[in-house]
Amino acid sequence: MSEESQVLRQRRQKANELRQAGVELYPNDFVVKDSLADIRDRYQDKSDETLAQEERIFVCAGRIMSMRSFGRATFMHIKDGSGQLQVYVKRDVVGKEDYNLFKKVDIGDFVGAKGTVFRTHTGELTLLAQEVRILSKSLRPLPEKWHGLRDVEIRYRQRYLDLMVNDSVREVFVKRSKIIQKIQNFMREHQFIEVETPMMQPIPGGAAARPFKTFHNTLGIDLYLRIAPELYLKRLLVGGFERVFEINRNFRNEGISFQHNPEFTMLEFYQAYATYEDLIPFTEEMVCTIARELNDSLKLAYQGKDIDLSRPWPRYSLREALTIFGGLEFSEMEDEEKLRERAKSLGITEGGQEIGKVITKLFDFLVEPKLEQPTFITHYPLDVSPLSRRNQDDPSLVDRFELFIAGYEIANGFSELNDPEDQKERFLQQVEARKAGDEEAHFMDEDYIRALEYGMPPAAGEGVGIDRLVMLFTDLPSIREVILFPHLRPESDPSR
RNA sequence: GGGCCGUUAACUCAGAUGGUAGAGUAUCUGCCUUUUAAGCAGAGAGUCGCUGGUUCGAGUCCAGCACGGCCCA
Repeated sequence: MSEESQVLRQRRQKANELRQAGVELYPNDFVVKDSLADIRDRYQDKSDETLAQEERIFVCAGRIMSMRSFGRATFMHIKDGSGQLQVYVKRDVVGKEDYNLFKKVDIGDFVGAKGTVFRTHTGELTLLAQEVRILSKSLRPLPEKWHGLRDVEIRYRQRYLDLMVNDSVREVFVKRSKIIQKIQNFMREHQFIEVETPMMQPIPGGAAARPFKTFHNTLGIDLYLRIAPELYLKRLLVGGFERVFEINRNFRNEGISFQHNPEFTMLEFYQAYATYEDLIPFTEEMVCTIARELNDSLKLAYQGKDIDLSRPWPRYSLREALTIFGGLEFSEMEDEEKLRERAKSLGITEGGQEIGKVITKLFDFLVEPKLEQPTFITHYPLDVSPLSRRNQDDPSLVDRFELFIAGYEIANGFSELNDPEDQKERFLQQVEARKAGDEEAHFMDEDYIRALEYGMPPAAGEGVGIDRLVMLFTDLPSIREVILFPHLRPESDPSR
């Protein structure tokens, strides 16, 4: 073990001194009656005279964030879940003995305080403490009071510190919670029921991604953390639920970046007797509802760009988008070889890929970053959409759309493939692709085929990336800023 | 996977050209009963990310590694 820093030693010593003086450092019998925000809101605007006449005694608690100490009196700010309040501790009021013990209290300690309110000469509403008690002793110093905690590594690894001192971080996660709640409300208002399907799946499916693998000891089988809930949610359509949604984690065994965390949150929903074309205005309405309720506006700024969510949002087919935004010629679009050459010259494909994949990669590279304003892209190639319904007019395409805002994908929806024979063939193609080395290709899921053989109603379904939506509404550039505990490599010595 | 940048006290940061580490905050001591970046006086606090190399001498130069950030794939 490494030597403890001086500050830590001093704090432990103080804690011991308090214990020896008979002070319980971690009591649990203090009954809090008032939140700091309540006190502040109620008396903030009252006159000094009104405050002086107010005899009510408040009982509140919080963490000490700062202290200004004089010989026989101390001002401190304490912070609870609702906000901050200044507390004034005077020796003449609390008594000499208690004041001497109070002098051993540190910034970072939780304290409980009872007292009346008054306003200081400088005009700040303050609690005059008649009694102060330690509720939890802090043995480590808080980050610096001016600059706060900046080091992103510490912010992510010790998110509790980040939340303690950086109020804006706290607000992000409050906002995240509100967004999820609004989505749940929106879905329920549209007669969807919320369900939970397996996070551990014997056959991972529903997306093109590499899964995490684990093992169940009693069953003696391999299980995979789900890459998507899709196939289970559609089994529920087979079972007779007509509108289902799930907001939960997906796990994908891929790289970590400012846009990717191995576990991330998706909304996925399925609606019987709907098509992808029904989901497009539904998606508009959902995002606009969140925006209106959250910000009271359909305009927002993301990383310096103004984004306007006013409906309707433009729609382009993937091919149109490649010519309009991607700079490709129409003639080029009709010529597979030219497309392959283009992709190769950009260095974005290896040889031997299906043309659908090549087109999609060209799109990701040339078009996606340019789609700042909300835009729907439709008519995706069949070979990148093994679970989507074929387009009636062009069997090489599927009835699918993706939504892009601020240059990244927010949602992906399509009419569901419910023909079991077609689905089986598509799975077989995926199995071939897997054999050929595509680790992201689907597995064969016989039970899913069996379910479809019982008959699944025509339906449409969609996935919405919650983390990205939160990034958009909080104007944050990195997914790590909207996930409480993003994954990092383990640190060398967490006891430091 | 590649490139660039960063890692110095608990926190935020300085440390040209190599000469044995510094500020503010926090902490400790003293004074101070309406302060709020309280003040005044004093003090303590660092295996300079890790390992090796060059050198009489390395926080500084070189190599490798670790962790993080940004960019690219």
